[in-house]
Amino acid sequence: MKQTFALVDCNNFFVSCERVFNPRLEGCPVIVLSNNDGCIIARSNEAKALSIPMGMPLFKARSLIRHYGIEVYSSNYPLYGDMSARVMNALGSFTPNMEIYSIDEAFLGLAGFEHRGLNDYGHDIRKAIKKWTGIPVSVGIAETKTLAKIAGHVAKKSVEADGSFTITDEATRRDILAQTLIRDIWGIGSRWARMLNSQGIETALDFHDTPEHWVRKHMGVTGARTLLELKGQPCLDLESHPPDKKTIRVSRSFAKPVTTRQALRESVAAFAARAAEKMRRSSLVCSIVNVFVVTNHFDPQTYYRGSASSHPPIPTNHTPDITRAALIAFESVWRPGLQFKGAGVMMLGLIRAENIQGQLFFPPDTLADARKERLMAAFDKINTSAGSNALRMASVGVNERAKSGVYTVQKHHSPRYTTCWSELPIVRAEASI
DNA sequence: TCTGGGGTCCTAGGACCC
DNA sequence: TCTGGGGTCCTAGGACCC
Repeated sequence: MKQTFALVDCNNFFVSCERVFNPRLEGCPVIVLSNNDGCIIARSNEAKALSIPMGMPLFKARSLIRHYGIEVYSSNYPLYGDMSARVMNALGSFTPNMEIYSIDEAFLGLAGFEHRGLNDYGHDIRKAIKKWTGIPVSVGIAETKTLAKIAGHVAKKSVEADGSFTITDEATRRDILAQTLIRDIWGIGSRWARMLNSQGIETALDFHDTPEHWVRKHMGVTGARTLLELKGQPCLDLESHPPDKKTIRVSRSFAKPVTTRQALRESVAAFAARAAEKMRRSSLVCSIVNVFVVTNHFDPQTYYRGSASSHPPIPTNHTPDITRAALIAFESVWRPGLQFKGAGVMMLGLIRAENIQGQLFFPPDTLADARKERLMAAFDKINTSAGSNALRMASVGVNERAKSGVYTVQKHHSPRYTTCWSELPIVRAEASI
């Protein structure tokens, strides 16, 4: 059967989340910053129009911000995560087949919905999501995911499309591809774009008309798949049930360089605890714990990256075991006298907790294992209700800074409107006489 | 001068995504 | 002075196996 995919993409998602609770921001240039208020990671259309690029470091944008009175927000992930869940929930009512692709995007399987008029359905979705959640979205519909992405672009940019665009026939497809730059094709990043441009391939249509064997040779199977998808031949399926993660990572850049062994060790312990929590939430255990520490990579002269792994005796997601493994690895990467700018832990060799293999030399101690499990369940429960990090391992340290995550600076934070009782928005009714 | 023919697993690096 | 935090897949090369 012919496939049909819709890509639903939230417009300027983080900015839109801020606007839902702060309508004053409507029509103003707004930007949202990365962790530590380092880079610009989301921009409203007004900010884009002032040519503020994605990823620009805040300090480089200061004068623009002052000059145009741009509104600046630190990222508020509890809010964005909750708003995302609302949007995804609402989308679920439009089709049984859906893949949540990222915090602000989902693919919908719309095969069999043709009788409703696909583009009208796109508009219905758009209106409903705006009404139910306050978040504006665009909808792109086509025979493959890659084409749906391009249709989504058109939906967002074109005034006539008004938020929903469908690529129906061959002629429309060629027409749209001719207007799409290489760089704007999903799956083609800056490196390949440069390589293709150097071959005189400028638009998506040029690429579409490139011989498959050439693409296969220079861009591998990944490039060849993108090519076929552009031709309307689906190579990427809808993944309704996301496969288990293969790695879990927790890492941060530090607002100020960390120079003491104690402080760096405490961050690593904090990351390890957070990673163990993430594993428990997905019922995964890991067999390799990797720790890395880095100095400032913008200074190649002094750049240092240390990375080491340690294997817990049996795969686990028990915080004390993970922390222990992480701290063993930490010992081999620590170097005195350096200015550390970031660190992280990676959980590798993830498997589902119920699939742990028996060990010849470590026979299972079911009683002890059950106790560990109950301990962690209690641990998670307390941290859920009392605030994350309320309960923590001593190795994380007892300073206040350890409680709130590690050394983050967030000067422009909006309230956690939807996930924290004390920060709920307050509606004041005014009586008119 | 001559040096098998497969396989698997792991790691590092390069590309991509949001 | 100040530069995010996650993920994925593919490929090549080396170690090791029979």
